[in-house]
Amino acid sequence: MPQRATKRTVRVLLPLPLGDAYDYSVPEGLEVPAGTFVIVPLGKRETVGVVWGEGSGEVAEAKLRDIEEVLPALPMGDALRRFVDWVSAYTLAPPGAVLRMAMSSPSALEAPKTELVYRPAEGSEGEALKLTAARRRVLDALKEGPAMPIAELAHIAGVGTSVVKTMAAIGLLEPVERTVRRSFPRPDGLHDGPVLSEAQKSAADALVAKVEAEAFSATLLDGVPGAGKTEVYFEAIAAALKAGRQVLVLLPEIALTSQWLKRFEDRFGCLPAPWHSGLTSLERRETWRGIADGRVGVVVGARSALFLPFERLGLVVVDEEHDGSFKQDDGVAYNARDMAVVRARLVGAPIVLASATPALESVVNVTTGRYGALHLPGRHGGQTLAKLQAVDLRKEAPSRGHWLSPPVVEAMKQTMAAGEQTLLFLNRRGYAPMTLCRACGSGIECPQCSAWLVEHRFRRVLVCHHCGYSEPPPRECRKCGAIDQFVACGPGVERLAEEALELFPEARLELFTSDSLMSRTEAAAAVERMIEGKIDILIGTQMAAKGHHFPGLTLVAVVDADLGLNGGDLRAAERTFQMLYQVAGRAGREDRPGRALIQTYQPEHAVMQALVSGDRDRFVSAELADRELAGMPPYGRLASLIVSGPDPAAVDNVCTAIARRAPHQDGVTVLGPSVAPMALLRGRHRRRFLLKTKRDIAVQPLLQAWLAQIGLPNSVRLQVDVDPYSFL
DNA sequence: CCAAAATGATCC
DNA sequence: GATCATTTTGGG
Repeated sequence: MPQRATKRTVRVLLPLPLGDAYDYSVPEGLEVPAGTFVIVPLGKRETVGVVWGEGSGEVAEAKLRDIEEVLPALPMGDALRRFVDWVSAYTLAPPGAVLRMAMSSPSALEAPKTELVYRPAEGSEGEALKLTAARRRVLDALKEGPAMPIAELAHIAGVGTSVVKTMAAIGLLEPVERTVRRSFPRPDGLHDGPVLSEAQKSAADALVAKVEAEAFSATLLDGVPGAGKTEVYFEAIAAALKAGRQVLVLLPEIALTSQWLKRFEDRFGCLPAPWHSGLTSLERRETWRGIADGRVGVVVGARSALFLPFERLGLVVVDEEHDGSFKQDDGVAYNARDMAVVRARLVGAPIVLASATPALESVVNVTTGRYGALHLPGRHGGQTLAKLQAVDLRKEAPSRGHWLSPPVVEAMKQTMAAGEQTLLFLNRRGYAPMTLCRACGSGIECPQCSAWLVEHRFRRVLVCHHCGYSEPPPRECRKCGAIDQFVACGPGVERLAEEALELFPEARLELFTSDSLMSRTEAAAAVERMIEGKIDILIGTQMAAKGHHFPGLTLVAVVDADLGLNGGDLRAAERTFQMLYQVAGRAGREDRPGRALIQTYQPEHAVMQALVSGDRDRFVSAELADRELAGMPPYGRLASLIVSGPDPAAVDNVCTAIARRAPHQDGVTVLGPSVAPMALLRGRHRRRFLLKTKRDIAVQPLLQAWLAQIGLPNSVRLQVDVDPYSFL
């Protein structure tokens, strides 16, 4: 017998952290071009995967197994597959782990449901004899509109379903099978936008030209809060829609507010398709399909929307591009802002990065010419930016056990008297950040993290903000046994609310926090009350600082401006500046400039000076000079390695092995191992290495060569983070 | 001594 | 990520 030709094989990538795609054989007659979603056997079970290319041919024939089934879904496009590979290569995450993010709606791959709809049969008009009044109404109902399912048709025509069935049986109507799909309103971009200022107009024109060029470009759109950046990129969105292209807008999760959606609706006549963690699986499935087949025009979402299967993406917008929440730290560590630029490049579409306080990385990308820049100078509509003032807490100290300084209290009085609103900003949830025993001086710590438990007085629990552990407030000190000797130490938003109510008992006051206590709808309702002026004093964490515009808000007080400055984080100053600048930008309205008071113990600090003088550019260049001197990003590259495990000795062993094999070459520095900032997190002891290189050295090959030599015991985990954002 | 629990290797 | 074979542990 002649030897049979070996079977054709393809590589199939599975959404699992496997290292690489697997080869599978293709059964006779099965069409599996690259991108096809298939079901393949894996060990004892079946898994959905994506055909990634021709087989590697490196797998023994005996080991090969057949592809089982082709799924009836649109194939994953070439650009998205290359994007998955790119992200995997950059972050050093297994390609399958990245693919998993691009397969976030498993049910979208199954065959869509179908239904029977009825339409008038060809040439049935002549059969007037058979047309009773009821039958005529049925045909009238179908005259203008599309075919309809039986229940709907019968209802509209005011007949029973049997009438329709009979008409189908005698050939007056024709049943047709139709797939059931949710319909998506198409934002048209034809609505008149608001009248743009001269500066907005020219920026919008520039962006529209980029969209019309249908080629990759990256543009930083920069302007103070209220300068009208949103309206400007809306024009670019309109241009993309006009060209029949899809648009992806990425926002930090908490900036995706009803206010943003409302503005979109006003401009485009309908809502965009939202994509975030709160969608039901039905919504996910239908949105996914609509994006894949091109029916969805605009998607607005948090970072996970970056991996959606756009059919013909024509524009990407990243709003609040400086925001740290674009960085994902767990699982695949990636920065959605940077990866969005890559995605845009791979599909050949323009990307717009918008911010009032651009990330230093983006500023440098503009000066090196990698990004274009558009600047919106003033505030739109004659608004003036709030006047910022530092309050020196060394001179204007609040009384003991209180946190509002006399100048802030005075300003609140005036604001209340004028019938205007105050925002007290404190980025600390709960009642007090730590609880101390008066007898022995020890604080209450989380049993599985090196962090204090935070008292939430309303809920009557102590909570760890790092792992979620909680316990009821104890009466007895675990260290010394003293009873009822605990004192709350330091301010949280709840405690601040207590103090504000003491000062203004008649004020309508509300808390606005990112607690899980506050659902999406509750938060939206609170925002609504604030906008309607039903709140006098709003006390909030950074939740309150993003994405909202409160017309009656004229006073913002930052209770502890120094909070983010300590701790030796690379980006402490940059982040504090961005956050305080954004918060202060909430104050003020057209006829009345707002005030922002910033309580600090270090008014001479460069961040406070920059805020008060309004000289953002000087701060940015000073900060950049520091970074350049230290060889830190954006001038150098960083990668962090976190080694963690329940047994500190095992962790240290791995660290020794890693340290011993650390690369030695010019322009490469390895720092560590040192105890990671959260030395104990969820019961795992953590050590950290930092790899620092010059800008022109790629860290990925270095890391790969280095870490390939390291064997890990099961209990020890090694997390690689290229371009870490936070060091905590 | 056995059995549950932890660990490690493999999946194409 | 899930599964299975292998090693470790701990209770009697």
